[in-house]
Amino acid sequence: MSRFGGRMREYPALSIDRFDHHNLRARAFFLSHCHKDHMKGLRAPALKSRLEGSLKVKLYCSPVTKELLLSNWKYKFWENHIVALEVETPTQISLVDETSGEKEDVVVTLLPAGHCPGSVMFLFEGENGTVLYTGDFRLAKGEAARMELLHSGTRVKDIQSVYLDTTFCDPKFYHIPSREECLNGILELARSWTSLSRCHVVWLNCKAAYGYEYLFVNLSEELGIKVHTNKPDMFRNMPEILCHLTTDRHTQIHACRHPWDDDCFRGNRLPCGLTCQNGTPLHIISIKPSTMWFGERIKKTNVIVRTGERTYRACFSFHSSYSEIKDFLSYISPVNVYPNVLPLGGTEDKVMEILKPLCRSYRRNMEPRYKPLGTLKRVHRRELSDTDEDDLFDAELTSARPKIPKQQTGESRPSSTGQSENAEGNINESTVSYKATTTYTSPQVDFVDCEESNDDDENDEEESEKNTVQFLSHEPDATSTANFSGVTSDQQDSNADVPRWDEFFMCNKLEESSENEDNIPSSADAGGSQSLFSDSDGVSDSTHISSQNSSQSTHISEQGSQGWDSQMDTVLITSQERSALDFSKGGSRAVVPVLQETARDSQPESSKGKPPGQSRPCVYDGTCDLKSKGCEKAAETGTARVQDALVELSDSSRTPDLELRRDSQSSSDFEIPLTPGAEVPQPDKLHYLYEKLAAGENISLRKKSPEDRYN
DNA sequence: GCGATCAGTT
DNA sequence: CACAACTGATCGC
Repeated sequence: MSRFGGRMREYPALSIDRFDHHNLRARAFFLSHCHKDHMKGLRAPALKSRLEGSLKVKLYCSPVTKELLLSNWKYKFWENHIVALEVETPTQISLVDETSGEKEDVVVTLLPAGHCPGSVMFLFEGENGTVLYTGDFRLAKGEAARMELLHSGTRVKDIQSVYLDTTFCDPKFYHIPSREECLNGILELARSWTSLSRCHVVWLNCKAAYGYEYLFVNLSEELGIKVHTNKPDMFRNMPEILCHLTTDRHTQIHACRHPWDDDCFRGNRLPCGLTCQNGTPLHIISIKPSTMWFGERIKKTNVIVRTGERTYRACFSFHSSYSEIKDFLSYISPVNVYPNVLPLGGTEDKVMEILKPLCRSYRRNMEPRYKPLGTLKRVHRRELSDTDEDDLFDAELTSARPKIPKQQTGESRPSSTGQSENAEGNINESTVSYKATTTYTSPQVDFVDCEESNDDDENDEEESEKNTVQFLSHEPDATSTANFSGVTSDQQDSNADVPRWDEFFMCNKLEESSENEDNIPSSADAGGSQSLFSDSDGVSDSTHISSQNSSQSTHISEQGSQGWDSQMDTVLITSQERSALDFSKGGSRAVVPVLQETARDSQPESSKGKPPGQSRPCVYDGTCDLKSKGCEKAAETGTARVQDALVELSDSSRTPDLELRRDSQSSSDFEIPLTPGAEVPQPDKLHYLYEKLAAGENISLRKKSPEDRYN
């Protein structure tokens, strides 16, 4: 839920999505979408009188939002005060103070937000800089790169501040299956059920909110069955939606609601009251769209979970996942970011810890600390202290970590995580991790029909006990470690000519392949595979050995996204996981952005506007401090301990006749074109830059930009 | 009587 | 699976 106060620092004369208190004095109002938590005060008498006393003040929103708003009689009084702005059409607005006559111009551009019908983000450009208010959004990785109006020529606009939807800005929401995956899952379930007979009907148990319409439309289009809804009148002027809805109850897909609809369903009655078709009783299943998320370890997931005899949950999210948020923000790379939402159980500080490294102000501030290589090394050395038997932090941590097999404590504990993060979380994580301790000897996934293992939430067990899959636990042993000892990556060859930060400085030749999916969004989708370090598929099924040792896995787990094991010598780690390493340690966190920044800045200016995959060669290697630790450890033992493998979760056993497993791994619903002018930095250039970095020279090419005055 | 707010529910 | 809305109790105007 939004807790944005309504005003942005740069343009306090505007109010967005809040219409009470001080917002009443705004010179212009903006509504990003028609959800109640963004409409506070919008029909209050105070605002009503404000409108009546003014000729100038308007509410700006998208045409669809205007339509939806005015379809509700309670908001009819807005009719003459709303201005619908076309999306992706920059519009100049004059902000006049009606008492002083003072005037300020601002150009606003509405960008599609993918949250619900009519939802937009607002991009404001004016004399206080360019700022972006995202409202609520669900954008797949790489979508920011596709938005022309976020760019100026080939480069991303210089954005001062982003006011960001941080609903799922917590690593535990690392991955949420894409819209397409979710839609396809629901589609196939609905198709298989409705095709059994005319009496087999599906009830979509949706909340009373806009946002499910594309689901209705797609089901109707694909299955040729209109969706029954109680009141489609708000769509009366949207034929493309309306034509897929019906008020005729005799249809096989229902999204109707009733105050006691769950009771109706239990009594084999639809919320609209229908119980039979031509005298034959209905066979009703319910599909409840719910947000499902997955930690960074699990790539493929089932988007449908059977929760009872006739009930299913289907993955559905209105908001971007953690990795999508990070992709979005790191692409925009604003000077400042302000979270609009506190994730449940989260704090502002925690969210900012995640977001700040993706902002320029933070990256720049951190820069000097890490210039000399010596500093880097010292940092590593310090962090390695936890591999010593008597780790300074062990004492603090042991009490909070009840059950860690002895062998792991030395290697797998990050030194700096536990001390600062809340102990409660650590208890949870380590407990769950231990419970789920699992070792694999092959990238081939073994699974049995059992309890879900996709996250750390205990609630999992209630609903998924019967249905979801768990990886088959093998005896934790040395076998798998042995299987992989001494094996080096076979995937480095493809990039053999390209100098790499880690190799350049210290590393052996382990682990070359993976992109940081997190920060190199959709580079594969872009069709170019031009990312400097990309391989053909960041998470191919191939097995290769990572130089990362289990210590990293541990703090991934602590970071909170994944319930299952991080404590063993051999653990699974996917490329997604590696990308999460960026933020997994307090002590190392600061290193990351610096490396990213320097790498980024070191490139020709002309490459700045490229999608992240092309423009940030070092993002993956932002983990190099961690990596070096892994390298050292590996060198020490001569054993690489972390297996890189793709994990696939699937569960077809409880959804007979359905093919619900999806091949699509991408969160993107679209192909992402390369930003014009994008190019890959040349190897020699990189080599040169690394040399300079090693010498402690500043290679930043970033110009002091005008917005620096805000720092 | 209306609206704001909170807690609980779905 | 936590999104967003509804319900009911309470309080204030």
